[in-house]
Amino acid sequence: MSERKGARARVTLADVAKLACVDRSVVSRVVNNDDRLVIKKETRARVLDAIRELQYHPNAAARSLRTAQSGTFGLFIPDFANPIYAEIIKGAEQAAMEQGCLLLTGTAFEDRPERYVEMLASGRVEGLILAADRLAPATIEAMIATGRPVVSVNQTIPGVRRSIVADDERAAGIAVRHLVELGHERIGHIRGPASSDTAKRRLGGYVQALHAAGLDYDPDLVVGAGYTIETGAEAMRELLAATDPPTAVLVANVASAMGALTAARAGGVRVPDDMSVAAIHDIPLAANLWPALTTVRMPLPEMGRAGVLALIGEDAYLEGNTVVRDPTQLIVRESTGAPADHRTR
Amino acid sequence: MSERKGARARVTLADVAKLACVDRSVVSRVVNNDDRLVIKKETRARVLDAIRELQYHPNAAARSLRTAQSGTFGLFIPDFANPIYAEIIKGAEQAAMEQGCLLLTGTAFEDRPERYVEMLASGRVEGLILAADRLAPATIEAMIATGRPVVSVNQTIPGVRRSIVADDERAAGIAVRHLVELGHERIGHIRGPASSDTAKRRLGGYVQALHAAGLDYDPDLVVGAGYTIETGAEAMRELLAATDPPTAVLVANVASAMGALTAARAGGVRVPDDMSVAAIHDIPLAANLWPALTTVRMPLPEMGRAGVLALIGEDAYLEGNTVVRDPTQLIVRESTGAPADHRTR
DNA sequence: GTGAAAGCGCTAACAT
DNA sequence: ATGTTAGCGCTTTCAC
Repeated sequence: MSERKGARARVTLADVAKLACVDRSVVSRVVNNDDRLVIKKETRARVLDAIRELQYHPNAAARSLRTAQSGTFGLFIPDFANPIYAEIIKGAEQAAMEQGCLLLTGTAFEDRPERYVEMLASGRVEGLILAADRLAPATIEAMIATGRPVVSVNQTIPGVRRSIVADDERAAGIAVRHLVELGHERIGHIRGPASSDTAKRRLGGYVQALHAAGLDYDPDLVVGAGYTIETGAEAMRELLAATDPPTAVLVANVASAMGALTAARAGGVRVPDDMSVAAIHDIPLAANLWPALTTVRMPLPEMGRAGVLALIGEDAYLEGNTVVRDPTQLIVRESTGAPADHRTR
Repeated sequence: MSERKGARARVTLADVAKLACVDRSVVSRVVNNDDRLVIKKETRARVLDAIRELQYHPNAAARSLRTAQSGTFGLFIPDFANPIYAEIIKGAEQAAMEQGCLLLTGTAFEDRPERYVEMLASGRVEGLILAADRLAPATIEAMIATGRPVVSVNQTIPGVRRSIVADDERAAGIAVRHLVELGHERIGHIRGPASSDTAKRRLGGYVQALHAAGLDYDPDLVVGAGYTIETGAEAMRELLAATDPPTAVLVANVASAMGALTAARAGGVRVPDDMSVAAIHDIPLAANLWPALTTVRMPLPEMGRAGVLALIGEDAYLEGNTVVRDPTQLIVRESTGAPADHRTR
């Protein structure tokens, strides 16, 4: 089409070769630091000078076509507004950078799963990290048929062979133990969506920790089904409406904890005086809520990084489920305290 | 290298052509919906069947190489953890999707600006949307020399010809007017970084609105230099340490407003009773802080969308600075109220 | 030490 | 209504 003004005509290998008076293949080998290339120092210098002078940049498409590698991985997440993904992205970008690869991060194609297949099959990406929702078996089958690696992160996806998850069970247990140690005996749980195995594991850890502490598990104290501000608020309202509300609650993630805090406030419930609140995931936000949120720090960047390493075939992430265990660590802030009947007033 | 088990050998145009008993060029034209192609209904059906049967997906690299188009735009932001970017990304992704393009969102290459040039020059992306920091003139020159479009979003970058910004001046003015109407006469401003023209415009709007209200502009009431939780907290502490603190403050963005609220609380200052706080940018978070933050909603997704449209050459975004004006709208919540001396106590 | 040549998979102008 | 053809810019094996 129209030549943009100021646009130098595309510089190719051939141009560099001509200027440096060598063959294109030599330039290619210099550009790619081919070890097996034996070349006179001065010839190499001539080539490098030519590259600099012409501002040569190898054409990505041509290189991709030839090598059948795009040097790009895809990372798809449900929602950029959820701050936990910022952490996962950070770790994944870092790892990709170290590998000399590009990371293409985007919002999950909720109602266009065929686009994942297309990205793999067309060679646009060499592999996919999915932090997103469940996918239809047919889609997964098609992805696998491309022969390119796919890994899920922060959750398992039925049918996807490899996944990277955190130790959700232990995280929930740590939080519950903290509440128990403060003296709480009625501890509720605002849980994540029914479809999420991560939410299930957190629930499992909660139940187990209750038992370990010799406390009864009361299904009425487990409410909610989501990871958003709204679901958290709604769940807290439900909890407060109960005849005998818990004195402490473990919330499955920070977003819903925000909603829960807001709902508690709206209901005239003081945190932590009337009710303690702890949540899973530690992010900068948590320290700036009111009251500052007690959390369990999870290995979010580490999971992102592991996702990339799994794609490039690191031994540690070969098959099946990998649990990234560190850090899984309690961060005590102001939203948890002893129950009212334990305090001297 | 190693053939992955289960990896069907790559299916190419030629395979489809052979199965459908037509020439490759015909398949290509069918795939691309070439209007000028006249083809028998049954032939087309045969081709489409073959495509489906073989699960053919065009090779992106080959297509890119041939057409010199990658169908990809880049969007680079300073920090995924800053929730305003989630909104910008949303708008940009949406627009890219509508154009049938892919959006490659990533963290700005702070100390590797040459990678922007490389991405453009190598053809990996067809254009760049930069929501990031200032760049060295040499980098900008090199980017422009590639002949590919570059546009800055949410701020101007000296040397980058086109930019999409919000009406920051008006937004600041709206907030100040709100505070004035509540009865405030000493209104402070926690400003953004000195290097940001967006921060400068907000400051300008603040000063202008003070004048319009017949209030004196007191430079001592303008503090801070950043957009983060920490800078906001630090600025609020400075304000509170003054001999005569303001009764209201406009904070330049939500992140620093969070820090400011935390610092106010730590200093025993009640919001809004002792001090009103308003901030620029409305995001879901704002309603879940305590107190819920009064904000000015800004056209964040709209700016993202405009960035993409500018790249594909929409008339409306041809050259220079484009101001996206709507919405710029006051959202009153709980963090602002009448000053203490106006209330009946 | 350096060059020649084939071809990755696709598109589009041109032929038939 | 469909086929022929000439590359796009690069890598890599093999030859000298």
